[in-house]
Amino acid sequence: MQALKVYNTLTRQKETFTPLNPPYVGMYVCGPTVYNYVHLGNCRTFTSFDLIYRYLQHLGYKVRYVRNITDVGHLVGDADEGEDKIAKKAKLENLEPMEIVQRYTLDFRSIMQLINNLPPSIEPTATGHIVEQIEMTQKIMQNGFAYEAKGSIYFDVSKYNEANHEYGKLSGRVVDELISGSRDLDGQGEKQAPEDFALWKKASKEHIMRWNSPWGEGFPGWHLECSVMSSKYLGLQFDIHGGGMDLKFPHHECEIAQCVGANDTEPVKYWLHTNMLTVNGTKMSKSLGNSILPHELFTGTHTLLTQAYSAMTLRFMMLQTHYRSTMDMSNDALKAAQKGYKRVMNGLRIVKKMQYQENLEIPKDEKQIAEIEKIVSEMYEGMNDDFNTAVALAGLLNLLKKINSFHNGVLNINSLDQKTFDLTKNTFISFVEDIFGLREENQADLGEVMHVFLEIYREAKHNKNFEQVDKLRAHFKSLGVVVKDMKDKIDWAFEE
RNA sequence: GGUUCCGUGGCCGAGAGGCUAGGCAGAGCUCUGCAAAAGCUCCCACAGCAGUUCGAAUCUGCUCGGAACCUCCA
Repeated sequence: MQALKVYNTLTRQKETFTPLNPPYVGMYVCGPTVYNYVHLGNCRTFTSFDLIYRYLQHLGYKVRYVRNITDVGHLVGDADEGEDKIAKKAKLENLEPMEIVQRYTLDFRSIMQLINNLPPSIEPTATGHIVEQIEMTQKIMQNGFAYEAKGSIYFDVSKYNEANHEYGKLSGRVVDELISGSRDLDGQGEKQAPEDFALWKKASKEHIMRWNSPWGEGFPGWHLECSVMSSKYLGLQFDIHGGGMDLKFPHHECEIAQCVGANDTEPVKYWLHTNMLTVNGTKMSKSLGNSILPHELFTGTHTLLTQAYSAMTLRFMMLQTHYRSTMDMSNDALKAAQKGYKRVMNGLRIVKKMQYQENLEIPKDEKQIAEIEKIVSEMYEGMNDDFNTAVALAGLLNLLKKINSFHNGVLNINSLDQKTFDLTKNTFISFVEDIFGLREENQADLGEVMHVFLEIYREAKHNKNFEQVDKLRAHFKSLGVVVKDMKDKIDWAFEE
């Protein structure tokens, strides 16, 4: 089996993944700014990294996954001049900023849980690391890459580049072009150059969120927190840094500059960026006003949606798309995902009950064995090729066909050997549950209840009381359960 | 304007020089009291034009169409 390859934004190519200190892997992902509800686009990014986290663990790596909560420093508007997003919302609602933070942090976590994204190992907040942010700012100043202007501290991009560092290398930008590109921006104010960015901002009188610093009362710049928290919990160098593509510039570019500026150490080995979720071909974003919120999806209340879709339907849909491709939201796509998801869950129930007893009388079907082995290796090769869940899922569905065929007797399970049976069962279960993170959404474990009712159903059938049979079936159907009459048994499934 | 990227069957969406992706929808068959489910079969697509090649959806060039970043965004 080929080794895991990941697409590194820094080098613009797929590279073999070799951790700095195996079996440990450090992964940092930029989390949400909690001034509002997360939308489905945000969810996509976190789900993509959840899948990466799960797969790395599946491969046996001990992953420390750090995902921050931004609760200060993220400004509205451009050029380091706007209001703080959290403070603005707090003012608007007449609440403490930390009440805003609490509300949307809780919302965020509950949504992540619904989508079955595993919680990160550490979920640090920016306000919890003010001291470290001040210290890092001081270090950068000591190294000559920052300057003070009226109580604010700015990163000096041209000094940084004069020292042979390349600001812009991650996003493929040339500083000269940046300057011309941003010439029409006003409000550069006290910055020496438009490409410089704030490490620490002096708080104006009205500014609510403020802390003491060597430069007077102020607050940290947005980019600084990630540099501080990633290095604090993962070390000056770590393996993976992730985030949405829209964070490449300026956020991640600034992070690199800050780390190099403070520690003279290149912080990240692999930069991974997820692509955007689109609606009618356009990026979903709060500012464009085209965002769909998770609860709008789950309740079907958004105007673009004709019905409600579950969290697992959403997850399944995401699995069908590679994380570096844009993914378009539509009713048709969601409907297709819903059916696919239910099929997989019905398969999971079947495969869990599937038993095997070695029967040497029955000749082994080498063709089936070879096909199953091929499918399984394709699933792993898909995942190893930069976490291509779409390929892996296609393989899973092919494996499901085999499983269904064994289940309904089209193929004889005893024509497999023990090893292939175990491979089929284990691969299916671990991909569905551990790697893909799909789970049964129908709350009740209907198993035992169904057993009783199916017995009644069976009797009615046996007595050719078809009126009652139809009635029972209609009842089941109204509860979203379909009864399946098979050659030698009766089974049930959730309606697709 | 600069920098990237994309255009795949009715829809969604992988792939990336020769090999059936997959899902949904549609058609047929098997099974069945009738269904449903499941299985099997069919639907052989790669924006257009020109080129490279024995061979191109995949490489090159141009044209058309769309997107992202350059400003807050996952």
